[in-house]
Amino acid sequence: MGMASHCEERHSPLTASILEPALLVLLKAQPRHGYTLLSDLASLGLNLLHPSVVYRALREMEDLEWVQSGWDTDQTQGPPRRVYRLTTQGEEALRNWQEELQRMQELIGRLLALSQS
Amino acid sequence: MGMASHCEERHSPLTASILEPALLVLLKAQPRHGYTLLSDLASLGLNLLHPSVVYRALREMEDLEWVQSGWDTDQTQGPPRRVYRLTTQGEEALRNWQEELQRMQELIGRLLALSQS
DNA sequence: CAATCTATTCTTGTTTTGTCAATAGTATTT
DNA sequence: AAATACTATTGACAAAACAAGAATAGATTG
Repeated sequence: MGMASHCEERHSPLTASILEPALLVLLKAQPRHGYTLLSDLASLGLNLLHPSVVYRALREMEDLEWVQSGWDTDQTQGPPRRVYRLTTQGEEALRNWQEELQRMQELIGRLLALSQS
Repeated sequence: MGMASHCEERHSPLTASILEPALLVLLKAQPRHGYTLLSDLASLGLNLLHPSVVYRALREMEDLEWVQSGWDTDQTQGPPRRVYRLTTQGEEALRNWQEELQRMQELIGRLLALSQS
């Protein structure tokens, strides 16, 4: 799994702003650990994030009780992995984020339309 | 011009991230001063921004030479107004932002699709 | 047992953000 | 004409977020 290259260019603030909902979406599909999320985010197009940014976001979301974590000591190819899964509150947070993302998509659409006229 | 209400609720970081391209788009259409931009942003849906956030963004964009400003002492209903207009470099910055916004729109689309399946 | 890969946390300095106060001119009211 | 309210912008500061790298540590491979 090629986890080599981070941060070659500065990512826009937009990319970072979308990290939280992206994590919620991925965790809704199934529980994962941070290292996996890192590459899942990359395949979504969020490939410029420093690992510590992702881990920090996960810890913050755990403080908010949007996710819960536990240790996975089995089937690991390294040290124990922290496995995150969505909580009920996290599902609600995701629904709020969905509305926010929809508003944002419409706004971006309006901006693009305006900027091309 | 009802400029009353700012910041009743916390705005998401997404909203703030989109401020810069929004200002460029508005200034591409015509030169404006900050106070007008404030209400133009509001009618675009960016209504939760504190005035000083907008003024600061404008000053930063002037440092980058994306916009130029001059004083408008005539036709004012108050103190002199600083009028901003887009520079050639600002137009190029806007083109870069357009691509960024398009990428972001696609990414949000993918997230929304994933989160609803 | 040294090197490498997987996996997460911690630390530190820098940037960005949010908020509030300050300034100041004009318009309106009394 | 003094007081008040509205228009318009700037400055300052604390709090939060971010970037990057170092530190930790288990597993695997040679």
